[in-house]
Amino acid sequence: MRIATWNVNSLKVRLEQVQKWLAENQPDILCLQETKTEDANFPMLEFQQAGYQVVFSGQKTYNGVAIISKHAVTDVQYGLPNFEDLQKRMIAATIDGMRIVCVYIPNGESIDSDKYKYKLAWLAALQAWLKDELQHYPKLALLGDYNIAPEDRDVHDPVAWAGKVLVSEPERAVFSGLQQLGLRDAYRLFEQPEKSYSWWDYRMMGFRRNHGLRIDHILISETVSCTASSIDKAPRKLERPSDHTPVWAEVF
DNA sequence: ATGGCTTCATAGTGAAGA
Repeated sequence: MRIATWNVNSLKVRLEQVQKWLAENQPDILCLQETKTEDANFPMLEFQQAGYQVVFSGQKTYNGVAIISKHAVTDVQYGLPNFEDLQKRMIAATIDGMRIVCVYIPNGESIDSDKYKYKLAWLAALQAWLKDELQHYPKLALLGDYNIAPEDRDVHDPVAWAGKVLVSEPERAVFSGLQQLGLRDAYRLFEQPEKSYSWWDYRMMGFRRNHGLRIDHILISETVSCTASSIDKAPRKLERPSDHTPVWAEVF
């Protein structure tokens, strides 16, 4: 089963790119973040006509997550049950015997901001909830925009980024904590090119200069097998791209 | 260098992203 994640930075703007990517790559499951679309306006038919089911949790302007699936979707969970949140950042469902958790983890702005505190609180709730969720669903995949670059090799300029949001020690500690729950970074299970990133700044020709970060991840539990994982840079080269590009993994 | 781009929003000295 091919599973994937993509922060599309507005589904309305990127719908055609997503449809094309689905047709060309045929994933079984695609998790989307930053749909920026209210549920009433979600383009459900467009995906259904392509043979996909969709579940989504969105809002106007910001955030918003969705799971697009070729297979039956059951037991949908909207938002973290242990964290009151007006921001639509999590949706989970069971698909083909696997618990699929789609997250848009808060950005955090800067380490001295209230948004950073919110990010760490959100992450603590996610970690606590996942520990419990893994008891109920040993076969689990956590896909999304984590807004965390777990290691220096995931950062184009680790010296410039040192200590900043997205790479700070408390954020990386949570990423390690998730790994201690038995979750493995699918991408790092395989030999990968150096300087591999999933996001590049729109400004200053970030993509062309490969000034990026690897902040979109697929973590899989111990009972999930994985045969391949990669970052597909092709959509980032398109006209009017998202600043993130899809990450996928082949699992069973 | 708090800029630089992009989106959604409103008509802001904009907000937020990463």
